[in-house]
Amino acid sequence: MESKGFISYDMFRRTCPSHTVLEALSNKWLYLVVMALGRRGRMRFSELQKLLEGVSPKMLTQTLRGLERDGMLQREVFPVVPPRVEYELTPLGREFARLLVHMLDWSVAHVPDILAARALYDVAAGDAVTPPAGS
Amino acid sequence: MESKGFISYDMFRRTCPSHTVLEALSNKWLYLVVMALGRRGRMRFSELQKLLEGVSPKMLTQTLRGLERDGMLQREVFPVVPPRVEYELTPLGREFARLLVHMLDWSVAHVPDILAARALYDVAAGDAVTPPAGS
DNA sequence: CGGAATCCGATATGATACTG
DNA sequence: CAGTATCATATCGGATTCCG
Repeated sequence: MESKGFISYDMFRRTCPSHTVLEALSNKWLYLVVMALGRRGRMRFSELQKLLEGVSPKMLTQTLRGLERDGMLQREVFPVVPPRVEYELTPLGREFARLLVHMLDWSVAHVPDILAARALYDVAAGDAVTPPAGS
Repeated sequence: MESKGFISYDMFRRTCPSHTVLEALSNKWLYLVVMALGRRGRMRFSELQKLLEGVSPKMLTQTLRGLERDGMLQREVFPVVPPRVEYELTPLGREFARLLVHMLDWSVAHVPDILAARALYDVAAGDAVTPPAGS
């Protein structure tokens, strides 16, 4: 058998834990929450909700819970009224955030390229289907 | 007004192109295709299908088309019979792949941490709901 | 072989209303 | 304030079938 402590993961296999994790981490809201907390450090539920335009409370809660479950963020409840709950990345979450920042910074930087490519692709596809002249 | 050529994107806004791009790039199959092509360089449809355990032809096609549309990969058709089609990352795609590799390598490396965090979280949640003793 | 087209169920997601 | 509960829908995604 394999010597202990050395596990080989294969993300290409459906049942491999690495695949599952990868699946969990490929999520728009997850990205945005991590980016938000990575920048501002610590935020309340309502602050996140305001920043992430279009999140429903449901999705926000779900995303936050998932990140908490995966050890990426910590949830702190203050026993006051009205309620006050704050979220903050854990060291693990901060590591992830650092990598994510690179990827998303690159993505944002290349938005023009991508939009241009799309435009090109779309007109080409349109041409292929468009009748030669006025039908 | 802003000086020309300097566009400010805000990925937190639903309608911002950067948000759309981010949305498109947060996809499991997309990750796997990019990783696969990033490693092996050039692959046929059937090779990808074999490597990515569980992809339906539909999802694979959809993913490949999306990447092609975004200028991340190039599709090459050989006019032979039986058909032969090969996919390869473009320079843009290769850049993206490099960033993605970092993120996924990190993710895979931390799978144990994440699984451990999950286990902890789940037992804690279970405790909170479990009745004190035999009902 | 490399898809396209179709069908269909599971599930993800969003809007809304409500509560401690 | 910070969620939870509910409902409606959309989209995802898989299986299947067929074609150049």
